[in-house]
Amino acid sequence: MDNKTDSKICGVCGDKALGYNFGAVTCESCKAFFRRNALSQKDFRCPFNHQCDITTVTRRFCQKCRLEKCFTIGMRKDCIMSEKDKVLKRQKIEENRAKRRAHNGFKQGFKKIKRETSIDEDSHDCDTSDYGELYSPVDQNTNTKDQQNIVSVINYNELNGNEQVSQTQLESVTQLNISDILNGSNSAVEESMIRTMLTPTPNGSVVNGEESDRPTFSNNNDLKCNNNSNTDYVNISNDAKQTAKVVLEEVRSTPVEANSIESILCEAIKLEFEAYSSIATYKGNSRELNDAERAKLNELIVANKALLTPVDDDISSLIGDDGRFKGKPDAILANPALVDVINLTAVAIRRLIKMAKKINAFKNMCQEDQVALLKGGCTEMLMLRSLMNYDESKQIWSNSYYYLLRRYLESTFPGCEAKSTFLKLIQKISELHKLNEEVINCYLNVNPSEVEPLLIEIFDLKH
Amino acid sequence: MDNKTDSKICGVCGDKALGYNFGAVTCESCKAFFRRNALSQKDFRCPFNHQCDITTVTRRFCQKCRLEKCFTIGMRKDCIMSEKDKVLKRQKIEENRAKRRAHNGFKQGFKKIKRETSIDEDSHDCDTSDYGELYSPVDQNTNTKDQQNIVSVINYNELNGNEQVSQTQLESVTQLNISDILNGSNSAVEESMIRTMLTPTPNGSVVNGEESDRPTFSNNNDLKCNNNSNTDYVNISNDAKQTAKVVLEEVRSTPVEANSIESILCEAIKLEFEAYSSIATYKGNSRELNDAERAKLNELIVANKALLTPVDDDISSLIGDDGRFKGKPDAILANPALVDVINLTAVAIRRLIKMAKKINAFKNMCQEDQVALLKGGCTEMLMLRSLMNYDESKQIWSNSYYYLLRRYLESTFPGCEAKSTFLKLIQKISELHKLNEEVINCYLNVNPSEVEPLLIEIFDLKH
DNA sequence: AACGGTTCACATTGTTCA
DNA sequence: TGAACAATGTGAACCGTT
Ligand SMILES: [Zn+2]
Ligand SMILES: [Zn+2]
Ligand SMILES: [Zn+2]
Ligand SMILES: [Zn+2]
Repeated sequence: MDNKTDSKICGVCGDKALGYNFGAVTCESCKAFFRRNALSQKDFRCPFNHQCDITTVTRRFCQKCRLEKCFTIGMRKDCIMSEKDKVLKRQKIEENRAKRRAHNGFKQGFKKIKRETSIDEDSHDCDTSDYGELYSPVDQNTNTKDQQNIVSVINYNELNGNEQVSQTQLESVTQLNISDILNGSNSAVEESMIRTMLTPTPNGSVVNGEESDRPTFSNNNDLKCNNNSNTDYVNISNDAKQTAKVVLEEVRSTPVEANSIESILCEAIKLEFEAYSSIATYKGNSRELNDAERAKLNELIVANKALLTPVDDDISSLIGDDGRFKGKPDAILANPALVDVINLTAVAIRRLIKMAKKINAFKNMCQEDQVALLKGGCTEMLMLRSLMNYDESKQIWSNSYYYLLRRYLESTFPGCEAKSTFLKLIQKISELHKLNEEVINCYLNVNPSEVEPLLIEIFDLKH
Repeated sequence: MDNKTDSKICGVCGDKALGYNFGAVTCESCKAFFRRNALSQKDFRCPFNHQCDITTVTRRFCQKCRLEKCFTIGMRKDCIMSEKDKVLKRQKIEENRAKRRAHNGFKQGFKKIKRETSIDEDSHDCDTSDYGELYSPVDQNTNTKDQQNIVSVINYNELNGNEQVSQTQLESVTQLNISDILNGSNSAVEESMIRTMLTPTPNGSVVNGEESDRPTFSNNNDLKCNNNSNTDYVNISNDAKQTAKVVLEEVRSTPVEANSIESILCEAIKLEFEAYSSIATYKGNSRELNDAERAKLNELIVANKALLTPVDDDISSLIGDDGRFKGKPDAILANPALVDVINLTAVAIRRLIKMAKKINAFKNMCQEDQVALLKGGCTEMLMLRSLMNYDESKQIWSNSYYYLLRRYLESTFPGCEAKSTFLKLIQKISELHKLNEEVINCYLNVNPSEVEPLLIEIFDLKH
């Protein structure tokens, strides 16, 4: 406020200052101190006689006098953002990030969307409110047609008006093989069925109208752990704030490094991510989903709905009225059960392909790659889906080797590593339980007379 | 040192005291303060005028005056243990822990071992130096025959002289089925083969001679992360100490709680553990393995060696010279490949049973339970073992959905949880890769003419 | 450039445990 | 008596908006 002589010295403690903070010239530490304490209700107590001389050394001793001096030299608590303001600011940052990404990442000709900027709130009366207009998130000099809002591009209105189509498609498609499903044609059997099926259908968009029954990802903070922001918006008890703080702190202490499988995996992910240009500007700071990420997730969710449609029709097309599979002369089937079961998966795979076609990233691949991806991934996806319905209840491995394993890991790895390694192994074990059932099912479909007696007893095969 | 009046008040700050510390009556905090700072060379500087009044409040402000007062009231820095003393003390604690565990844990008649106590060093001259001898880890009043050193009990000399036996056993056993393996008899086919096999063999002990090629668990600290204790023994540079501190800090910040799968799993483990009486004295603080745990692990390692023996003989017994399976009229095998493969596992299961019989916990079960356990667990164990040889290299899931998944989790779960959840899911996915191969193998053994054309193309079945 | 918030590493303290 | 721990506050460095 005054002249330039003391503009370099903190009015509170005398440390070197950089400029005005909350209405007065202060150092960085006093700035932080004021932000942290000016709004809090804690009544500090002076350990001396309320006349503490605040210096760079003594400023830590008496918060009471330090805060008092802050106010004295003109710092104003109304320059501190309210909880609400902070949330808004965070949102804004998110949006801008997304815009910037859209600008850098996606070069193809998406629809141009008008930017709806200016969510200005101007709620606080500090005089720092207008540096601006100079720095728009996307370079102002470039033509506005370069500014694409990817959220809008892949929003629900865009993904519209096709569910009916694909629903009815489904009815007529159940008899087709992969090729047919992928290209929308009805050719019966061909050289490469998959390829034919992969040819795009006239309109390749998606659902609207059922959004409510599945989580979708809008631009809010609800996805974050609900211990801050929206919840304790304005002024909750200090206790609540305190515990919120604690939880946050807890959250913050994510262990970062480990020369374990973890880190290797993470490294792999990072590399993968680097190749993913469209999200490449993510700086790793915010935990919230940005818009590009949300958009992708929404796409997946919508595509996934294809898997939720009733399966009856698909199956009835494969099985005759007598409950046997159509067109199979029973006589020549030495091992009918296994073959039938295997063939059943054809139905599921058809549905998977339909789902895949709703994913943009999939549609944009060349057919070569699409086929390869389907071949490589469909079994795994089917298994994943079957796992989704599993309700684990029994506990076979009744001994305490679980515990022993954990102790061993604890003694070998430091800290977090042990815990996560342990959990990973536990996961593996439960995975095996699952796998076990499937293998036994497989065995059940084999003629017992041909199986080793040992195996018959182990698996209770004679019945 | 004076009378009893001020024996309850800290001579430094006036806080309540518990007793003498380093030669004077002090509170806990001043005791810690003195321990931390009396030996360090940092020259504190009084921010005031060297006449600070030290109270419970002000003691934090001036370390210089606080430390000075410590010395003034008679605290002596030579009462602080040297680095070397500390290391010795730690070792002693370890030993004592082990002894106590041996005392409580194993009630059976192990060999009685003479206690080799008295590693006393008596290096410092404070008069508090010999509470010692009084607090022997095991109650001194109990007879010494109760004091068992489990380490010695299950050490390598004990685990001796039987590998030859089981090795030669193996040769003659390859032709037997489970029952035979488990009971040592040679009866060919019986009602319950498993049961017969489960009858104990004459001598059920274990290996010696190959210890070097597998990790064993001896009573040392090497298993701990090597960033403290032994390393910085006496007086290393403060820098080194600092970084060591940092690493420790890092390690320390293991997140403890989470209402996630993690915690649920942990809870389950804890319950299981509670039922495990022999390790029940573990208090959960030290990361090192105690002796009981080491013993169990050693047992597992030894048992596992049964799985490392050459497999040739086992297999040759099943397959004829022509490479076909023995005793199978090819004509009636409509689906020979699958059956053969399944039968192959019989060999592996035999080996598993041999392994299981080397585990005490298994031997001590009733046959009923042994059979049940084998039935329930053998498939999973086989799969686990097959996974051990897997060398993951290809990367099918080439898109960046890994990354997207991680971001989603980060936005949904707080902190560590996200990371571990993510890793668990990644694990699942790689698990699926594995599973995938197996299923495809299974498909390959089915007559292609009976399989849906769609599946044939997906899995490249025609070849 | 100015100035808000955010993050994080860090130092220190005092308490509890063994 | 030391080890381990949890809690706290601090301040530097940074990010992003205006
Ligand atoms: Zn200042
Ligand atoms: Zn004061
Ligand atoms: Zn004191
Ligand atoms: Zn002083």
